[in-house]
Amino acid sequence: MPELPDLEVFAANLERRFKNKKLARLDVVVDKKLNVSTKEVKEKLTGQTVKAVKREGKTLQLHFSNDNVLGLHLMLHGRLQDVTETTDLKHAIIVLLFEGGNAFALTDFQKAATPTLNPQQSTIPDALSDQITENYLQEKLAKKKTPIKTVLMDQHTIRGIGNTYADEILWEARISPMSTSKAIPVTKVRELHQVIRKLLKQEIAHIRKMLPNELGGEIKDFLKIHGPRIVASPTGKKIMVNEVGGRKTYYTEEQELFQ
DNA sequence: TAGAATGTTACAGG
DNA sequence: CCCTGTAACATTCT
Repeated sequence: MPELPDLEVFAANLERRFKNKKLARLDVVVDKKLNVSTKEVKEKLTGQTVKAVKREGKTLQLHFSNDNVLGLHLMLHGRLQDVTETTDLKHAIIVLLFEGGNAFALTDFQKAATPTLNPQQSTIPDALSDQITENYLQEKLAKKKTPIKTVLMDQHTIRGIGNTYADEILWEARISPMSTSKAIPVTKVRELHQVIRKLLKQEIAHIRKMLPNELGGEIKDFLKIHGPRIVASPTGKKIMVNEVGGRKTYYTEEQELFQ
């Protein structure tokens, strides 16, 4: 499943492809997670034109001309797929067919990917929003004794960071993922704050180059730490593996443990 | 080939 | 009531 940088690129690619295109047909294949009836989402969106596609946290949002919004959360295994007349579409959740023949689908073999009509706007800041100030981070972390990695991935604190980029960010900031959040000194939190924005933006730029028009694909070329095939950090230190919050966690001894 | 997989949530226990 | 940690979800890929 894509993380924040991938989703940012997919949103841009979706917008480039479908902006000003009219939704000719909407197929809801699995309605288990849909927040409204299939009938309602079809009525609200069919015939409408895409005005914009945005990323919000780990979701994508398609904004339509009548001000309805279709949110898509890919969860753990969801994918966006191109659909043509010959596509053998497996595990489709929802399929959007546009005038002129272009179409794409949200698929998920686990059926966990979630389409939402007019998702409620969140008050929790996105990882790339200006609301994530150093102050915000300092205040949030001071209240948490859970491991820093858990807090970075907590969508109730910061929206958008997942398992992969939590590891990447923490290595870049040289903070151990097992560090007690409230024990991290002010100067280190400042560094963490800067790294979050810088690393995510840099990743978006990398992935944009690799996937200029795609709706899927997993680019791991730029990961420095996270992944079983990486044996050493860029500075040559051995990658260690642990579990934090039930998720595989990669790190090195270069990262200071605060507790 | 058995286990892991880039997420979330329900649930149990403190 | 709040907080935390764990398991489950269903299938594919390695």
